[in-house]
Amino acid sequence: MVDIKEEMELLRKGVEEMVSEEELFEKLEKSRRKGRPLKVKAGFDPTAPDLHLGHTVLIQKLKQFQDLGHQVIFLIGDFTGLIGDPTGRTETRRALTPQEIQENASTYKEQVFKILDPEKTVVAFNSEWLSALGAEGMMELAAKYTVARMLERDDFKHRFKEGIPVYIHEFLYPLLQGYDSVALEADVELGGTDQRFNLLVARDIQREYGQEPQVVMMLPILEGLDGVHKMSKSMGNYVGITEPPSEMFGKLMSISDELMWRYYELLSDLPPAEIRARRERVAKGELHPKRAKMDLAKEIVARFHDEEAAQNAEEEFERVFKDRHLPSEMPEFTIVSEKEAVWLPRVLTAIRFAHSTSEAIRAIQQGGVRWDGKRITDKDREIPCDKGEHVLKYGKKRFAKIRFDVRKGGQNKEA
RNA sequence: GGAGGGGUUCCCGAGAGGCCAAAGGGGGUGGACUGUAAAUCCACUGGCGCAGCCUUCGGAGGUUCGAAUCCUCCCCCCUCCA
Repeated sequence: MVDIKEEMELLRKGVEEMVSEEELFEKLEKSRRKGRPLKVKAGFDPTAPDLHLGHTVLIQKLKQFQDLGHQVIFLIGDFTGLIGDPTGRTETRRALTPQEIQENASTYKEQVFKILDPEKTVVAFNSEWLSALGAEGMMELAAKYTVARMLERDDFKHRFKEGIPVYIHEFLYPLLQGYDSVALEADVELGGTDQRFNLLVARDIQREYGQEPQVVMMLPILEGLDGVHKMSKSMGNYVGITEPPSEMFGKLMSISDELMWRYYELLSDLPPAEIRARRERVAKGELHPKRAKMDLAKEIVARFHDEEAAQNAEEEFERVFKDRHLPSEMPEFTIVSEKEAVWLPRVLTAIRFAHSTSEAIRAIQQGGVRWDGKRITDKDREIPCDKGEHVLKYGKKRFAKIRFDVRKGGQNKEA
């Protein structure tokens, strides 16, 4: 077993803010003394079961706790999810059906257990105790916090002052999240820095219910591929943890050099000193930024797949983009035609590369389409339906193998 | 409850009877340059076998040869007052 100092050191790594380190130390000590692992909680929204690298910053931290022998509780906010964390955007959420929640939950598990150990992780749903709370329990809970304190939250304060509506149910969200900690008797809660208020309210609520307040660990929010907005599915600037290796690799290679260091910091398992060293070597011109980026991409791909997949992804990347060769694998399509030739835009829409004929025509006219390696800019081009196999390139990175099947009737199908 | 201001294309935002598939910016896509970087530059950015036609300016009607623009009703948002 590691020394308690080392344990602290490890747990502190990558954490943006902690309330408080002293309390964590005490809890760790007590945990050892009594031989009782800490209960470490992190909550997740039930509506977005597609985990991406942004989520993994936090999950990796859970993993560290788990490896140190603590009890990790993966909490699915199926009840609070109905409210939606008040972010100012007033979006009313649709209530999910029990089946949907179950489905989302299993998708979650499938993904989370790429990192966490399923044997050692408790998966909980907060509807379990929140539904049972009832109006009475709700009143009791609501009586433990004041409006003035609620308005300390930046977002609420601002909106209140500006006359932007603040709904009563939004006040309930932090309270309920706090009650989760009471119900679970959490020793530690992990969350993004954007969760600061909610995480801290939970401490007060726990105190009110006679519990020792949880330690709050805030982890940085990972920027998306654009380097500007936080990584999210809706922004489309994410890398999903279930994506195929070459896809992941390609996406990671497209980030800017500056952003690469942020990713190193938040996603890499390398010690901080090593990351700093690499950065300096790049600055001095001793290490090519592309090489540094590839190493990072490989590390991440290897985490969600394996070393071999990561190596292959890199080779594939070089083959396609540096050497301009064809990818080793590309989607294959068979186009069924009744005629001897097919209009090129028709081909592009048939395999769904272009969303519409107009879009296909545009791409062709702008020189974005190659047939068997030759650029075609004539929008009226008819492709003869011969027996051979052809390679179609659309834009920079989309390839397809096309064959034709000339016959009467039938429909286009994917092979 | 009263008074006023608004809802325009993926987003922001101009347009105030025909010259409007609708300025400008953002985003996105394609191209050039590269390290499929970033930055930059150029082009494109509703649909349709496309010199033409069809559908789009909150919704439904109406006026007009012609409506995003004018009229009526409805829905939604905001500001001020109570």
